[in-house]
Amino acid sequence: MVSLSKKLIAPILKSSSFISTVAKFHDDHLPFIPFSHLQKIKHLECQLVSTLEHCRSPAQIKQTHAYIIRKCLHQSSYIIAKLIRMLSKFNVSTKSYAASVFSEVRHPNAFLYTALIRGYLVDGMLKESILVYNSMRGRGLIPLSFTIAALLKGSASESDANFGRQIHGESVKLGGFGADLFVVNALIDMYVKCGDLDCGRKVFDEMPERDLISWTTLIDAYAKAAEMDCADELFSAMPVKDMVAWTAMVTGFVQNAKPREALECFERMQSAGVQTDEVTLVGVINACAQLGAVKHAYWVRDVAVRCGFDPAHDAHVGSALIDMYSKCGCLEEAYGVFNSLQRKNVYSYSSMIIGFAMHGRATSAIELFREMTTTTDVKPNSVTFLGVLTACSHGGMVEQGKLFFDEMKEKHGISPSVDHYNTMVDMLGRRGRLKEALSLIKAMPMEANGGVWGALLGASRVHGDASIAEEAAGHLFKLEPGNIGNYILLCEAYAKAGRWEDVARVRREMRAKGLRKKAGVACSWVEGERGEVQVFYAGEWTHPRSGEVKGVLEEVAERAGYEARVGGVVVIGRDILMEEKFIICIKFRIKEFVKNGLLWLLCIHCIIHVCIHAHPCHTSTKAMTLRRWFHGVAILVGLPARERHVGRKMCKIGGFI
DNA sequence: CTAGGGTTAG
Repeated sequence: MVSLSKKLIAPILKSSSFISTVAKFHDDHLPFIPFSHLQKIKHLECQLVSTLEHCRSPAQIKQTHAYIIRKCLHQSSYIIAKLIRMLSKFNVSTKSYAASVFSEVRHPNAFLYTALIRGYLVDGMLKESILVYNSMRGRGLIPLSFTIAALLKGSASESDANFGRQIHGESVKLGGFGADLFVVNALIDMYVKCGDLDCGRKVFDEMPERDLISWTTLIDAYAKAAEMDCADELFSAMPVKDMVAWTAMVTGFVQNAKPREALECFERMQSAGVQTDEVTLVGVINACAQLGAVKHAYWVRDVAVRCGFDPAHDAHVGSALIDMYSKCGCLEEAYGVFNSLQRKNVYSYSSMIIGFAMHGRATSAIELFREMTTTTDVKPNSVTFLGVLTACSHGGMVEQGKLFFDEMKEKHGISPSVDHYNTMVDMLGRRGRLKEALSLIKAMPMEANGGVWGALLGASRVHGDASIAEEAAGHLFKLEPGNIGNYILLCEAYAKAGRWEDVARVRREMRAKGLRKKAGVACSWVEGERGEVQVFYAGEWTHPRSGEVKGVLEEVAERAGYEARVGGVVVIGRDILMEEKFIICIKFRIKEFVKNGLLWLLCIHCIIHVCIHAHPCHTSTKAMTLRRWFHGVAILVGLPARERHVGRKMCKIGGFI
């Protein structure tokens, strides 16, 4: 039962004429009402508003609504506005409930109109809210600053610049809103969310006075538009900087893939004596994930503890940590954080599943997914399935993957995105099921993108199917005319099929288009002596000791008994047997390499080349095995911890890994 | 009654 304070209301209700007075109060022609009754009505209104405020479910609101009608207060704008606000707070459809309650009120005031407008905006129904606004203006009611701000927010979330501009005009015409910070800040927000940064800036520049929100809205907008210089300039000019503003800068750097700047900014923030909260922390953790260095991972964990955040109690921080540890190669640590989480949500599960998939642990990924769907209430989303499908793809589990793909659609009602199709094509392609992959692409409900065709082209190259490679490349040349990788892959597919004239023809086309091969599509990295990260690009030999590494690789390759040089670069075998031989050769000479400090350099180069050239069925697991093997050896030979971990970045060549 | 910063993929 709704707890109305009976003690307070009972005496009012004893008056027999009270209900009829209340009814008259809201009537068109106001009769004379004794002042004492007027006071009582106001009192009852306050009581009901407070009751509504304490409702904890739509059912309780409905109950209170019944009571409101019984007391003849359903004409009170004050009460009905509160009722509508509560309904939208509990996500009750505005159209089905609030609208009909509203229509009963004969003289809605501006507050009630605003409540209905906001209700529609919460439901994402901008058109309906415009109609309500028009009817409000038709009645000659002047909008409140809340009304204007709400409508601007609605235009912002729908990216409807046209309507937003009209509201801007309306606010100017009505006058008096120019100094209202809520309205002007909403204006800035509306313009930047509609993609018109210049207009947002203009509003900001013309403001008579600005507050923290004006500044931060614009800074964040610049950061999201990849204009970090503008964001930085504005931030420096900011007279007082609070935690949110600092955090906007930190996450801005992260979103623009500038992890070093992000960490540097965070350090400045700390020396400025500004508090850190979980949002800041998530940004810092992501910066560390981008650096992929264990050293930073441990540092950020200490920062979190020092700031008083237990990752076990915050799903945001916990999920970011799981992701970071996975990317830094510390799967055990990631799993530790995952297990410690008190409340796991879809992000926690997805991050962990993706972590397993990333490390080639397909079975663990699938088991975790099953645990999630059978023993918890957490609902998987499209990213969760992307993780599961990636795991199947890397593990060569095609049939299993197809089942998951169907389960996603049928059991969970998630329609596959182009990325899901990308993973499916990758999965089939790795196993050489190219025709199946091609017919899947043709059956796609949306246009295939470069990723999808790229996966097919890479698979055709490996499996030597020149005609499917031709078809995929044809699409890619249109979609990514400047991407030389596609030409190279097609050439290799022709070469494998012995079609040398076609190889020559494509080479001529490449030259005619002025396309030149760029180094460094794939890379690997290792943490150096002081925790700094060294990056090694495929086909690039810029490390001071690269000459030595090259010598060793060539020598080992020769011993492994196959042609080691292609265009001056050592190529590790294109089939699995060759790789095995190569790795065995290196294993035999491991002590020697450790002695002269070449071990990790060698490993990096092995991994890069395995990633690029190995058989795609095994690419990911092979690289992973190699990395794990390296880690094991490194411990055995007593390499310092920071030199044990080798990370990897996406390798676009062939679309694999 | 209204406003600014955040979590997962390759």
